[in-house]
Formats: sequence, C-alpha cells, structure tokens
Amino acid sequence: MSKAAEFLSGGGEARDAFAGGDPFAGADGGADVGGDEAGGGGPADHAADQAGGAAALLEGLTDDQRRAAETTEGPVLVLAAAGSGKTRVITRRIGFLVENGIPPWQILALTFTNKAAGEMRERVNELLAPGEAMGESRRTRGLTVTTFHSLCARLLRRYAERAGIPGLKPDYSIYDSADQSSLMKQTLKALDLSTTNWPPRSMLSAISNAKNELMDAEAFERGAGDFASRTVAKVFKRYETGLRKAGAVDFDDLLLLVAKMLRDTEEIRREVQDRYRYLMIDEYQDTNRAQFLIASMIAGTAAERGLPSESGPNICVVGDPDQSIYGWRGADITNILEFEERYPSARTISLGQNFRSTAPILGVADTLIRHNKQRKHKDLYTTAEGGERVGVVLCRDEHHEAELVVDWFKELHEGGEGRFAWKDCAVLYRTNALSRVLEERLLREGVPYVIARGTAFYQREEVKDVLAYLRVVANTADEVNLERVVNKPTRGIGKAGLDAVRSFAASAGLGLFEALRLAGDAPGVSARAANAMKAFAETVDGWNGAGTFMGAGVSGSLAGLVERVIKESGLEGHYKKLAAKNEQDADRLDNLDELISSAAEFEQDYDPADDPMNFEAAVKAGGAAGDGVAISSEEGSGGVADDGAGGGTGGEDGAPPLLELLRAYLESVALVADADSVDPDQGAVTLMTLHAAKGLEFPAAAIVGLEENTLPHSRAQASESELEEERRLAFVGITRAMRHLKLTSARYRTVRGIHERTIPSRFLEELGTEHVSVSDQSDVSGGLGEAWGESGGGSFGGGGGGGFDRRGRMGGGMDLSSEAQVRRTREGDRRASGLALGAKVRHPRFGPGVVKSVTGGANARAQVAFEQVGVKTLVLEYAKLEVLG
DNA sequence: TACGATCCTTTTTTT
DNA sequence: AAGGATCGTA
Repeated sequence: MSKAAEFLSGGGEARDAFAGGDPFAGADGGADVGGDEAGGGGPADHAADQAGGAAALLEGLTDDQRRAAETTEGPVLVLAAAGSGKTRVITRRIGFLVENGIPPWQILALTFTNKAAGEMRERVNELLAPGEAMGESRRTRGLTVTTFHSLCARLLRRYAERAGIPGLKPDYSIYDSADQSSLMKQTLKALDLSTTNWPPRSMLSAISNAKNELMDAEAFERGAGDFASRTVAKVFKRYETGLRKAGAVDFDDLLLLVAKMLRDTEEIRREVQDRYRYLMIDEYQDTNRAQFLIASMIAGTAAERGLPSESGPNICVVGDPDQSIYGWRGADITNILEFEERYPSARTISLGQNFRSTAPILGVADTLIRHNKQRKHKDLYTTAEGGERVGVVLCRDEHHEAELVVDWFKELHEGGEGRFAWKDCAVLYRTNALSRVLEERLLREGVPYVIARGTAFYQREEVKDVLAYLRVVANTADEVNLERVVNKPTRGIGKAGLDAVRSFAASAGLGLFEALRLAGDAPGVSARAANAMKAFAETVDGWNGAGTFMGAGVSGSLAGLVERVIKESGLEGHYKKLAAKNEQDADRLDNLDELISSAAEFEQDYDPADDPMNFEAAVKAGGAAGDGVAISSEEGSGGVADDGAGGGTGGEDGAPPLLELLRAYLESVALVADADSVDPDQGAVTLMTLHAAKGLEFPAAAIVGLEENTLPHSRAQASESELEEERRLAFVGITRAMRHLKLTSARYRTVRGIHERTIPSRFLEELGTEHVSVSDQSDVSGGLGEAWGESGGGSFGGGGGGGFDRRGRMGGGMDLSSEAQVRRTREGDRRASGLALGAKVRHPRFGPGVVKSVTGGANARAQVAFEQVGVKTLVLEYAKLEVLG
C-alpha cells in the first residue's frame, strides 16, 4: 500500500500520526450532498441549450487540447509537455464548464503561485466576461482559483475551531521562515541544545520533511531510533508546542493541518465537497504528499459523490514529470503514478505539441532531457520550421558574462524590424546570488530591468519590524514577534528585565504580553524597565483596543493602522535617525511609506466576498445558477448572516472589520512568492531564478552560469536523482525561450568572495551539437589563472556552427568526463582532510607556507600563508600542494 | 544597557 | 560578500 493510501485508509505510519478515522468510511451516505442537478448531472444535461457558446470556446484547440478541455466528468490526468498550451487548456476547460451551466462557485482550480492564480483568473474572466471587471460577472463570481496554501489558510480560519485543532484560533499567525528560525532558536535554547551541533536550519528542514510526509511530532518520535533522530523528535515536539502557544502555524502546517482536518472531521469534509464539484490542479508534478491528499479528499470518492463505483470524482490534474523541480520540497512525482492507481477510471490525455519554441530550442531541450534515466520518454514536437541555433557562449568571468548578455539584449532591442521589447528578454540563473553582477551591468547600461523577488521587500529589516508589530497587534500571543519588537527601537527593555518578566510570566501562568503589562509586580525588574514595559503594552493596547479591537481609533483604515504603528512604535524616528547618519539607510524610510501604500492598496482591493471560504457570498453571487444548492448553513459558523460590514470569514468571534482586514493582509503578505512580482507589462528585462521561471515564456532568454557546482548546483550532486532534478531545471529554463536562447558559462567565477576556476557544466555537452553553436569569448590563456598553473586557460573546441566539445587543455589535456570530475572532487576532499591546520606545505610556484584554514566539501580550499607571497586561498583540487613532513 | 567591532559561517531552489 | 553571533567597551 502506498503511503498516501495508508493515510487515506488510516493505516500504517500515517494513521498513527492522527489516530483518526477513515475519511471515506460511511461514504455511502454521500449521495444526497448538495442535491442540485447542475453538479450531479454535469454538462451533458445542459449541453443542448448552451452548445453554441461552449463549442465556440473550444475553437482553435488541437484535438488533444480539446479533449482535455471538454472531458469534464470523472478523473482526468493531463500530461502536458512544456509549451503545449496547458494554461490555455485549463482556462478553456473552466469556461466550458461554466458555459455548460456549472455554477462558477462549484469550480476550484489550484495553482502554485499567486501569480499563476491571478493570471488564470484574468484569462477566465476575459473568456467568459470580456470587458467586465474581474469578479463582476455572474459568470465568474465565486469561482475559486487560488494556491494550495491560500486555500488551506482560509480553510483553517473557517474550520480550525470546529475541527477542534488544539490551540488554533481563527486569529492564528502564519510564520514565515524568519519567524520559524527565531522560534527554532528559542526552542533549542529551551532544550539546552547547542546550535552548532543542532543547526536550526537542519532541524527545521527535518521537521518540514516530516510534515510533508504527513508525520506529526508524535509519529516522528515513534519512528525515531538513533540518538540524533530522538533529539530531533524532542525538538519537533517542543517546536510544535511553541507554535501553538503563539497561536501560529508554519507553512507546512497549513497543508498538514488541513489534511488532518479533512480526514478526521467528516462534517467539514462534506461541507467542502459540497461546495466544490469540479477540481483542477496545475503543476501537478510539484505537489507533495499533503497536497495530493488534500486534493483527494476535496474531490471525494465516487461513493461520497453518489456516483457509480466504477467512476470517480471530477478531478483534473495537469502536469509534466520533466518539469518536476521541487523534489527538495517534498514534491513527489509518484503522485502522478498514484493518480491512476487511486482513480482507476482516470483518462489520460497527452499534450505533446509545443507551440512556444523554435525547433532548435526544442531539439536542444529534448536532447538534454533524454539524459535522465528516471524518465518515461515522451515526444516533444513542433510543426514550426526554422529558427536560429542555440548559442553557447564561453566567457571569462561573471562580469564578462553580464556584459555579453546585456549587449545581446541591446542588439535585439535596437536591431531592425524584428525589434525586441525589453520585456521580451529574460536572464535566468540557478541561484539568486548570480543576479547581482547582471543587475549592476544593466544599471550601468541604462537597460530597464526587474528582478523577480517578491519576497525581498518583506524581508527588509524595517519592513519586517513593522510586520512584526502588526502580527502582535493581530495576535498578542505571538511571542516570537513580540520579542522581536519589544525593544525595537530600544526603549530600555533589556535582557535582564526580559528574563525576569519571562520567569514571572511562567510562574504566574501569564502570557508574555500580559506579564509586560504587569511588569511592576514582577520581582527583579527595575522600576525603570517596568515602566517601559507597561508603556509598551499600553501602546499595543491602543492599537488593538486592548485586544478587543473596539477601542477608539481602531475602526479606522488598515493603512491608517499601519501608519500609526510606524509612528507610535518609534520605528519612524529610529529609521529617520539612521537615515540622517547614513545615506544608505535613506531608502528604509521609503520602504516604510511603501508598506503603508501596500496596505492601502490591499484594503482597496479587499472584498470579503472574494474569500473562497465565504460560501454564503459565493452562493449568493452565483444567483440563479445556484438554485437548489444546499450549503449547510445551520452549523452556526458562517451560516448566520453576518450583519457586520466585514462579511463572513471571521464569523464566530464577531471580528470587527479592521481586525479581519489586518489578518487577511498579514496572510497575503506571508504567502507571497518571488514569482508573484513578475509583471509582464513592465517593459523591462526580467531577471529570475530558474525555479521562478517555470510557467513563463520569453522571446529571448539567456541562462547564465552553466558551470559545474552552479548548474548543476554543488549541493545537488550527491545522488543521481538530485542531478536529474538539476537537469530538469535546465530543461525548464531552455523551454522558456521562444525564439532566441543563449547559455553562458564563465571560466572564472567569484563565489562567496572567492575567485575561482570553474568547470563547464556537463549539461553543455548534453545539449548535443546539432542545434548548438559555440562561441568562445573567453580567450584567457594563462593570465588571471596563474595560481592554478597549468589547469588555467585553454581554449575550447568547436566554435562557429560546430559542436561543443569540452575537451580542451583543461586539467592538462585530461578528458573531463563526469567520472573524472567526481574523481577530482574526491581528490580535493581527500587532500583537504589530509591537511592539518598549521601544516607546512609547498606550492610549486609560491614556495613554502603554513596552512591557516581548510574548508571541506566539493570545492575544498585552504588558506595558506606563504613565506614569500603572503596569504593565498587555494582550491585544493587544483593547487598542487605538497605536504612537508 | 546599547552599540560597535570583529570573527565566523554560510541557503540552491520556495509555498 | 554578507549576515549573524559574540564580545568588549562606553
């Protein structure tokens, strides 16, 4: 039995995690859910009267695409190759459903990024209600197109209390990775574990992996055998307690808790199933176990849906195994295989025709991806002819690389009739660190550009400060954020005082925030500190009406609240002072302003009826189409009409509008992704990671850093499967390009401050030669690379229209096959481990010296103080160091 | 208690 | 290169 099946049936490890019942037991009672005809009957019933419009929607699709769009009943697996018009198919499919009389609010489409969701909403709107504002038309109103994480956040808000998840109230906070890491550090401290032996990062990643596998702390503990994992289990448990005490959940919890809730609480599962009758999942290859199960449970079984047992629910998943690039995050390609296992009646539709790229680009992509062994080959084809070769450019270093790329874009931009707009161009790279040099060059050349880093803004210190205050305002139990802001800007609350208050809180059974308010009663707190604490607590009280949000001034706008917090917290003054002192800090004030604007903007766009969990509003909006649909409204939660202006999400706690707005705002901030910030209309060159580029396309693309240890990344070479994921990443990059594609590889690159010789990526060889033209611009012969002696320099074969050949003079004429590389890396490792600090060594050129430091890993290097030439950092793999006895 | 200087390690990718 | 942590000093 697969793990997923175990979870669903309540068996095995996963069952222990939740000790709950089988969600699908008693499913025979499900026949009458909803009881409406539209959902149960499906398009066929309505096809007659709507046929015209529906048929028109399918025009211009290929046969395969059409089948994918119109096969709306039952489970469907769409294997959509890169550039095969996947988004188009999903959009048309939604249109087709609505055109056939399915109320939009019964349709749920899940994507991975907000941006993808937003785009899809837009396209559906264009299709169904052209000219009307988004969400205005009854033909789209109530349609849910969102991300897994947003949906889960909303489900948790609506149902957490009813599901009886301990410690989780509707005002829960979502912890981002910075919050998580603070909490983890606290946790380790509390357990008296050193962060050296138990790095917070690894702890968090172990926990995250467990949660992705649907294992909670108790289950993890049960499976923990050795000392290390038993310690992790302890940390896990404590971390969970910390989260719940703070009324918070982390990213993984959003999925885990919802999976658990849907499984264990039949009533909730039914309610969600009643609402959604048509489910679509994009980028299915990137779903993890939890997501797979959430989708399964929302879709329900044939029995739950009152369908004949040989059929299945209306769930359509769209994915491409070749574009699976989130394995490290728990994504599981076997979800694709298990789909057919779980839904034996599933129909599979393959979309193999590529409409995006030229034949050479496609050819190169195909040649590359064929090197993956764990793969079922599928043909990728295009009917398009012509197209220029894919350029491979060898350059000197990252600066040269940036120069060449930017020059190329300028050429395209300025060149003749086929002129390219800036927004047609993109630079893709493996790691964010590579963007810097490119950015500098673009800036210098005056080329407009945008970097896809939606999260960067919210990670700025000053912005994080304000958000931390806001989180505390929304939820004073959030002690991680409380600790962040309690003395920022400094207000005389120091470590000693805080420690005293903490123990006071513990002994009095108070939360930290309450304890601050009563600090005067705490032993060991100076009067001065106690006053400061009390003042701080009162300031927060002033913002949130002493926790009730009823106080004067709290009824104002969200932007108003944010502004008040910035001013009254003293942050404004603090950053003004900084800015006066240091010019670099000037933009911090701008960021604070921008945050206020972002709140104002959010407020403007916010409509409680847009909340997918506001079932009532959705149904109401659905109007006539929704007649006869029984949404269970007697449960008391959101069912009773909310007469408050805020609408129904908060429901039970009678949340006033401002608090609801604040929660929604913080939630949206917590769930932004880097890719979200890509705005195709910005008229600028786009810079982004290969991961963020998934799903996008550009007429001209450059992929930089085609070097070993960069792409494929050094951290991803431990196993064949990791390497294959890197190859898929390269594949994703290549298939983003529509007409022009260049791949660059620099001979030298400065990584973390160390200038070092590189090895061209093995992927370059794997592109084949047929569609590639190599141009060696590096013309380095010796020169810069002296420290590495004979391994430096060398020129590459190929050039012109020829093939690419990695056999140059590198490594003294050695053929650097990948085996040879592995060998050399190990050699470097071995030498590193054999080098003791203080060891006397001799370098062929620099003479004798003493080892100052050694780092291990794939690129082991040592700092050596030479008698004649001073301290040098050497890459052991290349430096022929001789150890002197 | 607060701030600065110095030393040290290090994220690849992200919801 | 840069951020974080630690330590010493005002």
